[in-house]
Amino acid sequence: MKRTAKEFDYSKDTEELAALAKALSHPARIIILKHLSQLDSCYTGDLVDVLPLAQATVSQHIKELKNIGLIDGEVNPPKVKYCINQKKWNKAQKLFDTIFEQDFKKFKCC
Amino acid sequence: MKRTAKEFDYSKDTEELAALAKALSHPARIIILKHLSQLDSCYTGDLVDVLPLAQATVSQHIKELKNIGLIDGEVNPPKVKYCINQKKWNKAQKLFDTIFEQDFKKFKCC
DNA sequence: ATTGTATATCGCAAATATACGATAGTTATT
DNA sequence: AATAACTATCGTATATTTGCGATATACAAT
Repeated sequence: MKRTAKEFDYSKDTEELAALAKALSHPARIIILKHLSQLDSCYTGDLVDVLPLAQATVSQHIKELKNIGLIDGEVNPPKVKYCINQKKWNKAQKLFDTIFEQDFKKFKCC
Repeated sequence: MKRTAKEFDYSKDTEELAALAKALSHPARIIILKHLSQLDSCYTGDLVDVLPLAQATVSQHIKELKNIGLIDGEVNPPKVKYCINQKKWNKAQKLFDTIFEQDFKKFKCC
């Protein structure tokens, strides 16, 4: 984490894409996102049953997804409804596209 | 990492997507991939100049990308040519698509 | 043979991430 | 008021990631 004399900043988009990728970098969070993106809403309670993890751990993963903005939570105890944040979701889609849309017309090597 | 009594396996695709996302979860690795995907080949030497990191650290990031299979290295000391592995790249593109292709026709909440 | 150029690996330190049990909080139901 | 159902947070242990300097290695050019 230490910065050397070599001063440098990554671009905003690069930072955001890296952060989004980190959010997707755990199987549990992928499952959570898949569930939420396939329904119109979802309860965390269900998710604990679907995942091989303790409730506290699932809650933590949900918190990370909330922090990055990929999901919103509507608190209504004893239940909390979570949904995909469509705006952030679309932004994520766009950012991943900018990386993967290369079609390698030019590639000759390897 | 400990597994409780709650036995469970994530699907192959979920595991692979998570692993690919982890590979993209650092700005330096995104920059490396962007460089490689925009050229037909690239030398690590260039990359060290472009990144705010020591040579050892860049080499480590490259190793991670190699391990996951996103890039190939053609060893030819004192230079090593790296390229995108197109097969894995296309697989990655497909896997990310399966997550993000949702268009939220059904969404009403949030 | 020595120097220059470029990369890989080792060993270590510091920071993050992952997971869980225990506990607290909130509302609905009895 | 007590219980049930469900989630969040705290504290803690362990594992992984990140970063760097030092060193080893390989070839090209002098």
